[in-house]
Amino acid sequence: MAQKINAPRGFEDILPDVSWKWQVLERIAREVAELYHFREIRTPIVEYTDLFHRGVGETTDIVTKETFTFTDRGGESLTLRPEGTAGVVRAAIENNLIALEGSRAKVFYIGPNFRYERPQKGRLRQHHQFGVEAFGIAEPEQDVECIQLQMDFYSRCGVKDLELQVNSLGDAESKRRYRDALVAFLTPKRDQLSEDSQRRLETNPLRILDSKDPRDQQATAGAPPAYEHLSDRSKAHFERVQALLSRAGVPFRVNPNLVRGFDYYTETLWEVTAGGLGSQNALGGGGRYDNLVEQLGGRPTPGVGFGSGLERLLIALEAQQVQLPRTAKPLLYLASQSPAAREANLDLIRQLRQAGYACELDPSGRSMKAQFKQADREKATLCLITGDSELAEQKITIKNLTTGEQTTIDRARLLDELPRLLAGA
RNA sequence: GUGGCUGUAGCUCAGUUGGCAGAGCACCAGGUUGUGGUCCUGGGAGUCGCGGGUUCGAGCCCCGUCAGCCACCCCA
Repeated sequence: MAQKINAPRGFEDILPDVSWKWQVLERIAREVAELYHFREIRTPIVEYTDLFHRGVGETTDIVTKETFTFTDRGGESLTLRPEGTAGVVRAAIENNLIALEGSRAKVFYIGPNFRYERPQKGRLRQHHQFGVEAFGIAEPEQDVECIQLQMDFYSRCGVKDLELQVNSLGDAESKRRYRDALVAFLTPKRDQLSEDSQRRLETNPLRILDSKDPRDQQATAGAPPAYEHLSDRSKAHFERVQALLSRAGVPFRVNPNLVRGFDYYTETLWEVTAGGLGSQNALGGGGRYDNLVEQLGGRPTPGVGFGSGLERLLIALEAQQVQLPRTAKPLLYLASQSPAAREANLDLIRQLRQAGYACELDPSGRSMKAQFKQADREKATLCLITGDSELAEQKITIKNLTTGEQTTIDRARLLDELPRLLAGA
């Protein structure tokens, strides 16, 4: 045999035994999105590299060291999208979804993202997200609608042990003030910080807050909280978000150390964690990004949205032993005793499929026993048996594989009888 | 990018002091020349991740390398 080739590191096949779960999650996602009146958008998985530099941020780790970037044959630098928002914003601007003052657009997407990282539990180089983006409304009601949609999605999937954490960094001005205050607080303690955080003090000081290193946690204890630096407007916004969540009965916890990895976030931030996920326990997160559209060349338009990892959701569901609702058409298995019977079944299976029944037969001439074993393994509902005696009399025997009961009827009557036979199965 | 652990049949794994490559499950066939999910019998299946070294002899020891997993980092 020739040398075998594996999938690239961190890239996974979704095999038939689990792809049905993906279909269920995607169906639930689409249903929930429709209930909240978000419509689907599909954007390319490749964008010009500059989009992510300007959108996600020059200082973020995701952009500086985790992108799949390559030069195409025309010399253009392209990047596989590491997240969903930047591409959606680009598409919304380019296609004039938010061109007019007061424009509102609510979209959702389901698709893959790519980040060049070391794989571990809940972290792949290609992962899939369900996400939504709402443009045009700056009010806290829009933040909360997104959060509710996200929580609704999880509860319809059956995940338990959820925690919603929220925080606010305020508008650009508040965020800058807070950043400066934090740097001022931490600089004298620089030596007590981890090596990573000493670097972050220059590049991205806010991230020191959610470091897992005990040295950093000690050093940041007593640091000035973000809300002390919020403008009156930002403070009012965040308070209103909390009030709306409480009124909607959505449990949440304010985590003043919650920071997220993209530069574009302003005002509200949130993250949802679930049990059973291991170290990478964030199921999804989001926030408001009121300056992003303008930064990417659009008319100034507020926006808010979230992204939610589907692999992580599946891990959590698995760990929590949640059964997803499996919906599949009942399978009819056509067993043939002889080559002549198989010929007749080739005609029959065509008619059955045309009539909308899911059917299978084995053309390889194996024994009836082997065919029944197959039918059982494929979880067929009925086995339609054509032996030489049935063939001679133009009949067919139907065996219910659950009860074991079987009856013989005229072949011509099969299509009429099937609904009744399946209803009893 | 850093660290720890693990690589043996399709899957889960055993393999003693270095001495013939194994089990269970799965698969195929037969028992039952027309009937599955139980049972019995038999069968196919392996470059022991890869490369080198030590040795009469390596799955086992040594060096290197690749891959997977988990954690750091980062985040979904």
